Amino acid sequence: MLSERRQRVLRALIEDYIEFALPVGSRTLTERHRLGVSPATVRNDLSALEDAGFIQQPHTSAGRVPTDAGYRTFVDDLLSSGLAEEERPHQAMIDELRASATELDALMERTSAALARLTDCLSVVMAPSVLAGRIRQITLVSLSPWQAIIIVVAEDGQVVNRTVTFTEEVSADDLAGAQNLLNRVLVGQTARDVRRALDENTVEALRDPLVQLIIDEVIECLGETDTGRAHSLGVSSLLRQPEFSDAKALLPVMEVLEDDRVLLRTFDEAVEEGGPVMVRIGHENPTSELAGVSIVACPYGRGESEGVVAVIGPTRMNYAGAIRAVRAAQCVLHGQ
Amino acid sequence: MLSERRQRVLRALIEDYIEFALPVGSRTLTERHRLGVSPATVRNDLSALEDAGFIQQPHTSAGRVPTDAGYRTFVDDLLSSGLAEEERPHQAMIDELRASATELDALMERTSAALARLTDCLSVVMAPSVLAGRIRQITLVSLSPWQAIIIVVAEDGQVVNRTVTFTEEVSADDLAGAQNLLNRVLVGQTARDVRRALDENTVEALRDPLVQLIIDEVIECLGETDTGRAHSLGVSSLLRQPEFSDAKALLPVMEVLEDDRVLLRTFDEAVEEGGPVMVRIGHENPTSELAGVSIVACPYGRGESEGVVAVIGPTRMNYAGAIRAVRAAQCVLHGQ
DNA sequence: CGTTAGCACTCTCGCCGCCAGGTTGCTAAA
DNA sequence: TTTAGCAACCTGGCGGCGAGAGTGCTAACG
Repeated sequence: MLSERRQRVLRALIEDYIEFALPVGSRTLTERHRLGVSPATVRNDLSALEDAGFIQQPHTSAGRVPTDAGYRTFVDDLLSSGLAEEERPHQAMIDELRASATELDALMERTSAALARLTDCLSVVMAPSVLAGRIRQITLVSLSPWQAIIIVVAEDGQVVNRTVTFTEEVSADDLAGAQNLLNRVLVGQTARDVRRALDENTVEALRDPLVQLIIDEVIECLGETDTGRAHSLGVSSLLRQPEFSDAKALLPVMEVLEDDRVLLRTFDEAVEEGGPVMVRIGHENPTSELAGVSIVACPYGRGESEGVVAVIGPTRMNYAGAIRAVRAAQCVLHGQ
Repeated sequence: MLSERRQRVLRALIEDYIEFALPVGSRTLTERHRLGVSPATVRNDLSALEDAGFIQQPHTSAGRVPTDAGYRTFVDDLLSSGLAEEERPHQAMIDELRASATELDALMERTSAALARLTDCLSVVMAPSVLAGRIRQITLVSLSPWQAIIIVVAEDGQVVNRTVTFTEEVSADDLAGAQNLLNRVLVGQTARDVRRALDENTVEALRDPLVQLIIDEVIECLGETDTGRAHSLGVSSLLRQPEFSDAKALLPVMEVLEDDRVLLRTFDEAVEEGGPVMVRIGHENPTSELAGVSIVACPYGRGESEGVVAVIGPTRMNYAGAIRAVRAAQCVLHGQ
């Protein structure tokens, strides 16, 4: 429905706006791109593109600026064109990050830092859900007769721990017994499995109160890490973007970010959607606080559970670069 | 050297400026505080305070604003007066946070959030150094014949872990043997002890290459968590402060914060100074990037090692409130 | 019919001058 | 030492003005 030239004009306008962060006019467009037509013709095209809702003027007699819808077609083109099959970008960085990895948390943090630097956006890396993963081993460490640490190692190598307080003294032998029992029963199960087994109350061994207490903690602890383990870096990158030169623009974004819940929901969608990358542009985001930013998110799998790596920036972000960078980060985190 | 009234004037000015964030003039001062003298007298006092370097005018014919030196005397007064012995503030919050604690990381995060909310500043909570703490237990979990997870539980209950890759296959038996050996030799030691023992090469058992490899990782892993485990929250609180309404003001602060190293040094000083609270005001900070902010930091001990809890805000921050809040956070984290 | 050139129109932005408000420093008096 | 009065000073907001940039319209051209 859009003539080939008009698509080219739209694309050129968006590229220029992404680069210079200023409204783009017909003359600039003909000067910077080989469109082969005069500014007057471009003016007609711009007018049509505005009618179609892809661009708008901040005010009469200013250049045009892309709308969310404009970015959307731009990004769709990007995704459906060669970009998806492109050879792996940033390979050197990927290798370096992977080599530096000795622990998931550290790797997540470094990847997040690299991503922020690469894209000039804020980056978020969330750990894979431990809830979905299988349990490899459980260790109980006594702190005192009334307290112990539960350490759960998941199949994919994640380690989570939690301190539990008993209502009565528990001897070292009892603790060792509980540990053996727990390992016998829980290893190879997911937290969901365990929850179900508990509810059905079928497993004889699980009736022991001490064991039940510990299992409760194990489950809660696995669940907690679902929401708890995220690394985010790059607020300073965001501050450098002209759209956030005013604190009022950044405030709602930071509030959402520090709250977590909204972001989690968005990321869950990213996982469920299942595509290689999810791009949410401005008002496509679930809350109005995020109406001014775009999110490029990408699930990465570690075994059966999935984490998410994402960047958040102004809607004027460099989508091509962001998508490439996020996919590189996915590579880093995907293999173990 | 400063007359009693002039001290009162200085104090009143600072309190007003902290509250309203606007330069304070002689008239406002006499209206809002019972100074018992006329604006003209206060003008003389203000002039003297300016000569002494405690206050300054943003420009002729504006009110006065405190200098870093002004805040310094204000804070010194605060610390030397009753505030130090005051009954514990925020007791309810302390209890609630403590009760919600099941894991150090979660407790740190929640405490940080509470602190940010309470003070309208950015808050940072750093985990105690694991390097200084004694090792309680070491667990090795095999991931594959070439990989294992090392889990170290410190005396104070902190758990850190790390994945190690072997150059050749390691059987389950070998791993179990190494684990026994490590526990026999390392439990009760600090990472520093272990390092020394390794260097002196005195302990026969430590000559085994597999064990050495693992010990190296253990030490590195303990060291890494020294710099790695910090929680910070409250950028949004900072954004609400008028001094950070412009992104340019916040940018250097965020850069330092995301870099870590500068902050670490400052915090080390807080620990070494040994007082109950360290207050760094504006230019007292070690780097120029932090010249516009104040830091209220406070070490908290968990066993032998020490962590730091701090808030960072504009020099115009509510010092009394910040100090109270930080000490409350100290209470939360101090007990286990 | 699509494209182009010319032109009048509109709007923002920066600059300037102006006025009002608030604060100071000085001087003289209590 | 404190106070009252007064002139001087500076910022901040408001309105007007001109420059610059971009548009939309109209008419001509292939």
